[in-house]
Amino acid sequence: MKGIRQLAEHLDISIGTVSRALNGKADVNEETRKRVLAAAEEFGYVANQSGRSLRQGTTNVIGLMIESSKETVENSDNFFLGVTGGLQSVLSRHKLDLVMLPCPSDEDPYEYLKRMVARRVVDAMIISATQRIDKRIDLLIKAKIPFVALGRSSSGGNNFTWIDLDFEGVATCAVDRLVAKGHRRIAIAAPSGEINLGYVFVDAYRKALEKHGIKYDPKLVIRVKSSEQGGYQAGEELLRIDNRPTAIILIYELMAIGLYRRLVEAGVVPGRDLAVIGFREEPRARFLQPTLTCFRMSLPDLGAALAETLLASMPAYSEIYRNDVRNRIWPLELAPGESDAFSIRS
Amino acid sequence: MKGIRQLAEHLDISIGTVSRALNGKADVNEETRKRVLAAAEEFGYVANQSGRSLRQGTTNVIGLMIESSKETVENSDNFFLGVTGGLQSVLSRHKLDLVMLPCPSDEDPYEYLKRMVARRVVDAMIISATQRIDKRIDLLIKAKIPFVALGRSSSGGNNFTWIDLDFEGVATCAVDRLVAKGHRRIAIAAPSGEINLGYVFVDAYRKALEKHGIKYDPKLVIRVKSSEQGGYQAGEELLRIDNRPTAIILIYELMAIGLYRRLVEAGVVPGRDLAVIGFREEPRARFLQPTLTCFRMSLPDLGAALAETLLASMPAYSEIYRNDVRNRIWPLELAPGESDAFSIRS
DNA sequence: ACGCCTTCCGTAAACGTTTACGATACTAAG
DNA sequence: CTTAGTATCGTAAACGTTTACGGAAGGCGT
Repeated sequence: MKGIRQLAEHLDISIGTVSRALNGKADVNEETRKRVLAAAEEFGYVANQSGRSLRQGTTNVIGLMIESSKETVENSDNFFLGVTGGLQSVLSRHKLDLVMLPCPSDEDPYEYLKRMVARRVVDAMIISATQRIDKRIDLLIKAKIPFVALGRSSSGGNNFTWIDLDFEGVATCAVDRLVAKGHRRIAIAAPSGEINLGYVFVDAYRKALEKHGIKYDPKLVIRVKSSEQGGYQAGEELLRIDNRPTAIILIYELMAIGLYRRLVEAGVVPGRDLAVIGFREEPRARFLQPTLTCFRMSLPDLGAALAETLLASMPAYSEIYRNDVRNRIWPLELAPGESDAFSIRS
Repeated sequence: MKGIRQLAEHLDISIGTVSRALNGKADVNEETRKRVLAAAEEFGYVANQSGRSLRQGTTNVIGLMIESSKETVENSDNFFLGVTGGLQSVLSRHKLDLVMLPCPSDEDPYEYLKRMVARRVVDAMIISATQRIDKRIDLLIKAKIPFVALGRSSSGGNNFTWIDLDFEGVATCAVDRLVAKGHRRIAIAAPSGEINLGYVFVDAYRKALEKHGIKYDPKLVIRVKSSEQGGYQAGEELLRIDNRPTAIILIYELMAIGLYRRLVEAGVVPGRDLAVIGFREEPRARFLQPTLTCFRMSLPDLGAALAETLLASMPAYSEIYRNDVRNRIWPLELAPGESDAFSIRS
């Protein structure tokens, strides 16, 4: 079956009517519609997306831009695969399809996105791994492409929609928990303050400490990469701190693997000599002993929230989802383990 | 900038010439071409993909179909993200873009693919996780969509292109290695024989045993899922076998986590009381102690091979890549660890 | 008989490209 | 001067849809 034209002349109906019948328009006889639908099914006819897109100016495709750099591949779990499930469950209700757009590691994400946008291959975008300054956001605003960002940014003049993890809540909860167990010297391992996460998390950590009357000590902020190596390095630096901290908060659970390794080398037993709390559950670290206390979330739920927020910002769907708040702080749930189970005797 | 028409009238050149200039056709004055290119750059013009696709009947997009079921999310690493790097490095040379098409968990992969194909949103496909009987293959053949399958299948009448991992080589190498260390009772943990991997791997294992004059014992084939739980269950069953095997081959390294756990519970020390060899390196299991002996491969290289094989089967590129063999057995490299380091005294 | 409304359907334009074809101007060969 | 060839460009059709518009037919009230 070539196209709608062949289908029409087989049915001896005009092509306009066939199109209307297939698209559920009102002014078509119910019996005619049934005939058309039956014939379409029989011949396996599905509308050519290019023709439709050209005419309608819409592709019915939503893009999820992800990074496929070597570093990302090695230092992230299948986070996005987990998110797509929730995304699709919402998008499919509106006959929207999802494609993942992996930005090649040797291409600038901005240039890549620009290409994708200019080609008009997607109606809307979800971007992730936002930077504190992220040109992609300005680009999407200028091009009037609806989008939602997974992660805050100071670009775009607060004039876009985002969902971000509740770093404040997590940092506060982690500090509260450790303080309640008697810890006073609490270290934190985080990436550079240039990337948004590194800045926001440490800031929340500082506030949480001060709430308990504990003086913020910059020496306890260990700046390392969010990787296994970063964790090892964090352990290295931790062991060198005078008056060694009794607890550490990791900004990414994957770090715990390297951290544990360094600690064991030094004869320091995690969970007994040092309390460890991890952030953002990561499958690879789930099997460490003692088990990690960490914060987790439902990936599909996050995906569904992203989809709803995105749809709310698309004109065609905004009336359905208009009640959704624009920006959301996504809560995480505490998953207690043994790594911070002991208390400090005061 | 709307389209090529506006660009043309701004340059006071016909739209046809602009198109030819942009697409690098021969019959256009070099100076005119420079003007056009400069103007396009200035206004950020990029051809609308829908219009181009409609006219040319080609989208310049390659689809990589993946599964996003809950089971896949939990039991696989970011294998595909690793593969995309190599895919793109080849595809981008031909100005082809890659999109990942995650099949929703509640949709039949066959129906999903059918929709994608009918919509003509991709020129060619890479499908993965092929089944022994896989209707998708027949569909793609019938629709004359070029594709390459990651994994063999008995569908399609051997009339399609695939790349598959070298299960035979791996099984043989693993058995050889264990036998050389004196092992005679070697178990294997694999999924059901209905899925291709389960069948092929165990078959190769049997042949390798027989080569060494060791009788194949069905009792030593433990059929479990390729997951952590499957590994735990494998441990369970292993411990129940009379005259306990001294070694086990795991079809997926992730199983090792569960296996180790069960062994430790029973006081059996992996790497000392039981030799373990894993297949297909999996990040989550890399941190086990004792370290696992396993087989690994370069994901980007595999991606590049997939891309080249795919291009060879696309008419527009077949002359460039025609020398590529159609079907390939992808070799894996042995990565020795401590889990099979000990020898059996005979 | 007339006008009006409703239901259903056909006609044709439009979306943004690419490309086959022909036209023009110029050059070179005879 | 004629002819053929070359370089460059414009024209217009085509790709497969959707949809605004109008027309035909029938019903219904006056």
